[in-house]
Amino acid sequence: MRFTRYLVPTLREDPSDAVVMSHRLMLRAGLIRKESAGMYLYLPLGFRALHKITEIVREEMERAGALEFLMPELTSAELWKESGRWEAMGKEMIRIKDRNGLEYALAPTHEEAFTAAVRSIVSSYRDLPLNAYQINTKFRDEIRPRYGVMRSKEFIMKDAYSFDMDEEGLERSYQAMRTAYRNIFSRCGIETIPVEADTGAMGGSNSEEFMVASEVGEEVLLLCAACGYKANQERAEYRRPQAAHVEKMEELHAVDTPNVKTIDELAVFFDRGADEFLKSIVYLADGRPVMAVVPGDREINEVKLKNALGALEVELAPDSVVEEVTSAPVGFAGPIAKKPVRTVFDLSVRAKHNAITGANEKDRHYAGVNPGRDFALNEEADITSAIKSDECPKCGAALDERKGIEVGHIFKLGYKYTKSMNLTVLDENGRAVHPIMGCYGIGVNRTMAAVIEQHNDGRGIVWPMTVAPVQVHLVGIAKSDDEIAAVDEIYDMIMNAGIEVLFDDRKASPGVKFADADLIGMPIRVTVGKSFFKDDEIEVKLRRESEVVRVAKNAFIRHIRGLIEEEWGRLS
RNA sequence: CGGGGUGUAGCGCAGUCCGGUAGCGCACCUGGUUUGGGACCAGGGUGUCGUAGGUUCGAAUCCUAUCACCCCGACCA
Repeated sequence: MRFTRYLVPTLREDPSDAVVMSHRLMLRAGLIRKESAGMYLYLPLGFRALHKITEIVREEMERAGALEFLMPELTSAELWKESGRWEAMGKEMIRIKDRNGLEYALAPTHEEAFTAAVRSIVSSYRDLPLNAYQINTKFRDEIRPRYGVMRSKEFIMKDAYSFDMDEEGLERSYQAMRTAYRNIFSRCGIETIPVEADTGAMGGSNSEEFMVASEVGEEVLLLCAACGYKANQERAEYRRPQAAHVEKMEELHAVDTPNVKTIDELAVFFDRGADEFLKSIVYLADGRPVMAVVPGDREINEVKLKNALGALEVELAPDSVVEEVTSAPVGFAGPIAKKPVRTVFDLSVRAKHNAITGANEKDRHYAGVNPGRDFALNEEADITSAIKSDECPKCGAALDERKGIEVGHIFKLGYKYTKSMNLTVLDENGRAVHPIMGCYGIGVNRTMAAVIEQHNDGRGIVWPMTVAPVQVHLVGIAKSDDEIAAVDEIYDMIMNAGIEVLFDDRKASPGVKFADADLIGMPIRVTVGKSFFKDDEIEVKLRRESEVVRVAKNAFIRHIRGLIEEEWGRLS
């Protein structure tokens, strides 16, 4: 493709609204443009890169035995009502009505659609196991789209759903996907950190997220360098320190604390560390008030809390509920309750002595609070988030904390959809049984952004060979007609060799061309200029290296073929 | 949803306080000279100053409403 006939609108300056590197470079290299917040269009070069990624995904999915489908994007409300997610999905799902008032959702995911499809197509155990997948657009009404294609309202996802007769089958399907995912990401040239994860709104058991470490990552990962434990913060466990030995348990006594409410204020007021307070937060779990009690220096992990309570939904209670439960204004809640309310204590509360907590009375706190003596630890659970330097749950070493972007997620769904939507097949004995499901997603655009996050330098993108829009960037520096014809000939040679090439045939100065070549970042740059016209040598340079190799014309094609193969080999 | 900010040419921005003919750099178009790391000369403005209303002789500028976009936060008592 000739630059002058192609469309590569590179930008010299950073667009002002791009804050992360991948977003900036995608805009500047002319790969994408913003349509509006959270919606991006792909220009031809960007789309080629996206294609390269989807091709890798496709190959690995096929290799793992998955079958490619294409599902409708517009999904009827009926489908979602069957599984109960018409309500559960909430505002994240974009809903629309047709002219007759029929309701639809723009699919944010396709469990229901695939379950219904399989239900109507498959009826025998002989058809299982089945892993059905698609590469398709998903719609989510994100609270706040940001970081370009990293978090957008509309994005491309590879989603796969496996159906097996039993748990052993599911385990095989799951492991096949684990392998496929590792292959996919390594072929794309990105390093991922697989971590244990919560199964979220989808419901299920076993789960692994494929994270890419990044400053702008939206998830926090806890990693153990000693034993390799990896989990995201929603899920990460940690060991609680042993109870410190105390000389003497103080008497429980009330202290006037006029208008002192927050842990920070209390710490100043009492001149004690935040960890010496017990923070008591009132939540509504599926609409019922629940009190969660944790050390003052700890964050409540709502995912863990939800799981501990067996609730579908937990949210902070409004002030009115807090006042009713604690008989006091907000800021003075504590576990020494006047009114009975379900109370969950974090595992670390047990070890606290002579703590301070709200007295469930305006402007008063209790000091000398001792768990077990002053209140019963009826319900204990892990409901706080692990943080940096907490002890690893497996080996006790200090955990490290990193931010990450999720590019893939695999998990065992179980029977949630096959039961709620009544998908059955007949087994060997002619009995109807519910297959067990697994679900496997990859954010394709996000993967592309992750590739760029991991492969760039001060000048621009440094595409890995496997996902580069084209393999070779040919820069022609020709003046006379003869020279132009000579460069054209090289261009034809490359094309005829079946090598993907972008030929910068513009009448621009060399500096402009080199700068654009660096920005766009094709893996191999070929320069045909004075060294060719004088000495018959073509210059070949890898984008990721600075060394320029001069090659004779008759050895040239062989040379770049070798480079392509070599680069490809590094990534498989 | 809360807080902060920004909307002026394709991109980056000035002009707004203090109302008086729409600007700068890059990009772009025409002609010419150049050509190995973002050339130079000459000419050219491609604009609903986000939108709507108001004040005024006169509004990018003041007032009101509204929309969009960006950043931070989203309940830890």
